[in-house]
Amino acid sequence: MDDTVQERLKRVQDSLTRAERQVTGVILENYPMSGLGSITRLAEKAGVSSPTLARMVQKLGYSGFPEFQAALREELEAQISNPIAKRDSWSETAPHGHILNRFTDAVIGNIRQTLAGVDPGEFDAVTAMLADESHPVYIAGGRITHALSEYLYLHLQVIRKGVHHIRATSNAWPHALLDLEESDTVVIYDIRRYENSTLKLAEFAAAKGARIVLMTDQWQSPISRLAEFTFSSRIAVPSAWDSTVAMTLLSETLIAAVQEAAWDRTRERMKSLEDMFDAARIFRKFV
Amino acid sequence: MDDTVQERLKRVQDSLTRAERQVTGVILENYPMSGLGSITRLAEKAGVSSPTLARMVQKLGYSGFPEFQAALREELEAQISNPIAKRDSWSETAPHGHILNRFTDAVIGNIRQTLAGVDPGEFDAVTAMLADESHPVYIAGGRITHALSEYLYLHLQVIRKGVHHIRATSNAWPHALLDLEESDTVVIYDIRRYENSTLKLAEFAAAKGARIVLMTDQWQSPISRLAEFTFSSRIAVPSAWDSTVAMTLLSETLIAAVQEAAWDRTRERMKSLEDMFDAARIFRKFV
DNA sequence: ATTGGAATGAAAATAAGGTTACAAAACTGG
DNA sequence: CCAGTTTTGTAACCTTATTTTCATTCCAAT
Repeated sequence: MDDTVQERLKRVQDSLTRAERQVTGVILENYPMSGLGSITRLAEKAGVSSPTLARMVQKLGYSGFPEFQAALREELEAQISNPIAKRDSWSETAPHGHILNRFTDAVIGNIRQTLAGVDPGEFDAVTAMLADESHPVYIAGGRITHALSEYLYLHLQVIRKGVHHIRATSNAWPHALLDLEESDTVVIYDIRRYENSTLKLAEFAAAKGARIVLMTDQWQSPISRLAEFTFSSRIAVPSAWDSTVAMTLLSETLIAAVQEAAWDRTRERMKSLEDMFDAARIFRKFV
Repeated sequence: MDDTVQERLKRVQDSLTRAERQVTGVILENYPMSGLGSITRLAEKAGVSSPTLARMVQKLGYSGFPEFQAALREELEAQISNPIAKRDSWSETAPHGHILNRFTDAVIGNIRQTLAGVDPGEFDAVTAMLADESHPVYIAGGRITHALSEYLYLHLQVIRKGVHHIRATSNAWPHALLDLEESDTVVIYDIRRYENSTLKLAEFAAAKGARIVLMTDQWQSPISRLAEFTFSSRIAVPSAWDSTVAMTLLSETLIAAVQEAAWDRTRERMKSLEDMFDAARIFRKFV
């Protein structure tokens, strides 16, 4: 008993009375939107009384008008939802409800929603800020986000000079910010269970006149009040922890954009780095 | 004042409070469907009280919830009647060829291919290995993957005891492996520009009889010869660098799986950790 | 025409939704 | 750490929506 409202209407069509036929006419005329208002309005529109409508949806097999309406909403949702997010089997070989599929599903949704919330203008502005070598960049992360901030630091350091990494969880961070000047850029990662020390760091930076870029979650760290630019990523997944995948994606995209904007310079720096690696025999020559 | 609800939400985003942000999160998560039920249900879903929601829609410029809902319905109708379903870009507001869309496209492809290549049986086996507290776990990462390995370490440490983190790029790693015994688990991250020191570490671990789990890229690190389990992630993106998003996803999924397998134990450890945090006043109470 | 049965709508009863008032909780700035 | 401010939730209230009851109307068969 989980066919669409439209199908049910079709099925019982022949056994309908005059008033009921008026109703189906109105519903199908603008399906399914017209069914989303109140029962009263729909009844008026069809020129019948509300009790007639209430009886009718029960005939259709719904417990009442609200349930009927919920069914309509569900159909509509299925109809407009993005097909890529609905795919529920990423690993074809894993069982249907396997965590590989459940988790990936959630993460793809997070990515989609995160991207939908990014303002391209802000993104480009931040790209330009990070590409501008005339102002140093400080990158800070908290307990969970330290790893992510280190990742951004590592790459940005190859692209340009004047990049610094701060561990906001350590109370040694004031040392690291000693040289901070007005208009310097500070990128701060802060996701929920927002840490006091990270906030303090942001306040200090703001007081010094630094321009703050905040990478946070959908609930937004309190630092957003101090930040010139705020990017929020979706982090909720079926787990006791949050997911930083969407945030990683945003960070990597930022890296790619900055690299693109500063490619001439970057190429030089990468070359020097390679030479140093070669001299130190860090990598294997082949394989 | 006849812009969409979404636009209004975006405009006031910065001046929103915690509860209100929770609400916008839920609304945007499944926009605009989630707003079509009753105010009560939406409030419950967002974890706030219905008055908060009522006040909020008034802030947005609607006379009350019904008017707000009517606006949503109108938008939905306009969206549905529009035959061109423009769903080919991730950031609707960014130009078609913007790096936000190009990069995300590539990453989604990476995720799909990575998941398709994971053997659920191996995944479950590794989950069990990592959940088994009778054998210590050592986690190592290279230059680029250090951040990722630290992330796995951080979470696994909360889940179980006997987790160690090694920086393969440092030549101090032999110290860290002094206590390594036969049948201990070693998780190694190694992506292209495979590093000599990481290979050496793997060889040492293999010689000691450790069981090696390798997280590598699609071209596979030479360590795969030594590893009992190998997971390869796609990492290529339109950039001079590689993307670790798929690898992050796989790592997080592993964390979630291990946590699920060892939930009783994990809950205890998390509780202790929370108590310590509370005592140290690391986090803010709210917001 | 008359009667029985189904269909319908008016009105009342009930339930749910939405709003307001107020007190508690949390944050802010000293 | 404390007073003042803001935010939030609880409880009571009012409003609207939905369902039930019941009298009326309509229709078909005698």
